[in-house]
Amino acid sequence: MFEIEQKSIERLIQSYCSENAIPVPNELQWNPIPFSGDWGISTSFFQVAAQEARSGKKVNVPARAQEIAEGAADHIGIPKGFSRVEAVKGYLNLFFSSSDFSKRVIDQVLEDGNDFGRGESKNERVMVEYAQPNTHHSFHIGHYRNSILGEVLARLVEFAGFETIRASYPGDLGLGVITVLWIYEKRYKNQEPEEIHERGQWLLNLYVEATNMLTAKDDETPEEKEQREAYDAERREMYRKWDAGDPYLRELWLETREWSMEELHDILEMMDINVDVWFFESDVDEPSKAIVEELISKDIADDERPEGGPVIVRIDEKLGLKKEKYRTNVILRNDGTTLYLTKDLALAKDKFEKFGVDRSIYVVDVRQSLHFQQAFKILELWGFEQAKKCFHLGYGFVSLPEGAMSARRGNVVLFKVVADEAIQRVLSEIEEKNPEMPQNERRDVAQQVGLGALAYAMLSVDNNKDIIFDIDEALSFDGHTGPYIQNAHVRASSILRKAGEISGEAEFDYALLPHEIELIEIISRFPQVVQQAAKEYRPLVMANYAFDLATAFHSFYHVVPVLKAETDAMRTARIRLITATKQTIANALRLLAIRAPEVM
RNA sequence: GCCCCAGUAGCUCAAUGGAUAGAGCGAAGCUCUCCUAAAGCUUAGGUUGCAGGUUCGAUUCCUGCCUGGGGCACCA
Repeated sequence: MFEIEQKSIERLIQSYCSENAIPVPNELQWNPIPFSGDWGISTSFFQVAAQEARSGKKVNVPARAQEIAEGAADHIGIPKGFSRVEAVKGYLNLFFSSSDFSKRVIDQVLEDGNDFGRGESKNERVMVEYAQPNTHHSFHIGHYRNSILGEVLARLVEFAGFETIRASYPGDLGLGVITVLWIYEKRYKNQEPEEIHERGQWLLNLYVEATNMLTAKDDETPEEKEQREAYDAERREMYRKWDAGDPYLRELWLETREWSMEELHDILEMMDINVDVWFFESDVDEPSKAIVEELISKDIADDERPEGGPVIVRIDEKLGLKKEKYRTNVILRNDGTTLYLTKDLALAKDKFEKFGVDRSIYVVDVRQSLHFQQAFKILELWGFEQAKKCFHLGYGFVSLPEGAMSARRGNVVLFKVVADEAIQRVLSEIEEKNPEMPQNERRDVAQQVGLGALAYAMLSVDNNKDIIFDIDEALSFDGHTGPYIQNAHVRASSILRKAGEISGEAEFDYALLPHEIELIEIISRFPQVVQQAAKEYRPLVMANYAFDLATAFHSFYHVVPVLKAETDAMRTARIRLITATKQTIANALRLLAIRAPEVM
């Protein structure tokens, strides 16, 4: 928030350097002063000193850095808006005059409100692709990690200033889907439950049962083998008929697919996710064949069909690389059917051409990172400039304490089950801690807090790390958790309710306590945290910030009296500070797709 | 064989070239006649996997090794 001050000080430093024959730094790194209670900005002169050393002068770098820092400090004096300037260990520290800056920060937050921290428009369109489970299954906790990461990323880039399109690309075809269709048709037709989640879970059970029927057992008897092979033949036949467009099977497929979509829509609604564009895999399958010929004619792909082979892209060779890196990939099977890569290439082309996307982000688990590197390189060879700005946000997969989740074996933790459990646990917490809360509010608060805990458990771990999902850990409400942050918001709200009317003006011209300064300093950092999180595509940056902000507020809360402040002027200023804190927490939580309750 | 990711306190994780490596959980203790104790405050806990290198400065960058996970053309 203090770019103007930084720039003018930078110019002073540069003029000092050039006047004294010191290498002029073209860009200075400014950081907050890292000591709590001290509020200001700092920069260092090690690089300048090291540059002198390299140019032949005999200098001791740390000592020389300190010398320059001292000189610069003298040259700068005490700029307007600052209270103190010091040179320490090669660093130049400039301490804000807290009353001016505090007022400016708080006024800015309250003026901008929900838009506090929003970045300038970047005139660029981003598409984020996420929330894409396969159909004919139920939504498990791994899908949840994907969805929450994608949504938060979308909110971050949008708030940072990008025009943002949310896209989902559900897999609605393939052998897994046909397997469900096969057993449904054979054994369970019209026996599906009514309730959408029950029905989704029921479909998953069918899949598990079918997989059992179709998988060879170790001690298989000849009769069992015969039976299994007969089943498999039925399934293959069904796949063939489906592929040929058999009307009965197509109808059945659409109907069952819709059940999965209904469940997905309900979950996305719970998560407050609004997908703008749906790309079904089945919709891009046929059109994607067209791009194969184009890639052959552009000499990107090699057609080996005349020799009975597939159509391939030798990526390393086309790029002129000697060492193997991107390897070779098939884009059309020798039977003329497409692959995952083919469809992703066709889809990317559509994103660029039909949707005008400048940068495309894929939230897909990390096992597919080679696939995306290959896809991006092929798009580059194809001539799409946007390919350079494509990004695969890979994330580690979610497993259970007893091992990997496996839909085919049925050992998955379903999102709905965890969400229901979360709500129950919060309800009993409310019963214990806030028994005077009216019954009719409890359910809504419990959902906000329960889902907040779950979301934060996913977001507070860097996306490239695997998560071993432990329900008790994920639904913890103490410490480094979503409810901890929500609770800060609730406490702020509570004070504000009791404060009554809020005056429009406040001066921070009294001696601010370290806890107040710390809190204001963290609030002032929010806009740049938004930019950093968006630039690095890292929800974790915002998750950490929200926790730091809540921590600063909780500490403040215990030490600093607000409603009973010494003077009316201090009371007014602190109420205004709390209003700004509440707003910033709310904005940060909103970016994390976590609700900010008034009570809990 | 090649490539990618991880290795930091007992456990789960932060810290992407800067000042004193920080949180949470767990452990010991303290704080509700006081704005919501889902909180705050003490204390204890570290050779940042190992060995080199670059740098004024390395958890961070480079090289090699060890351990664990993942991936390598007709699955998605």
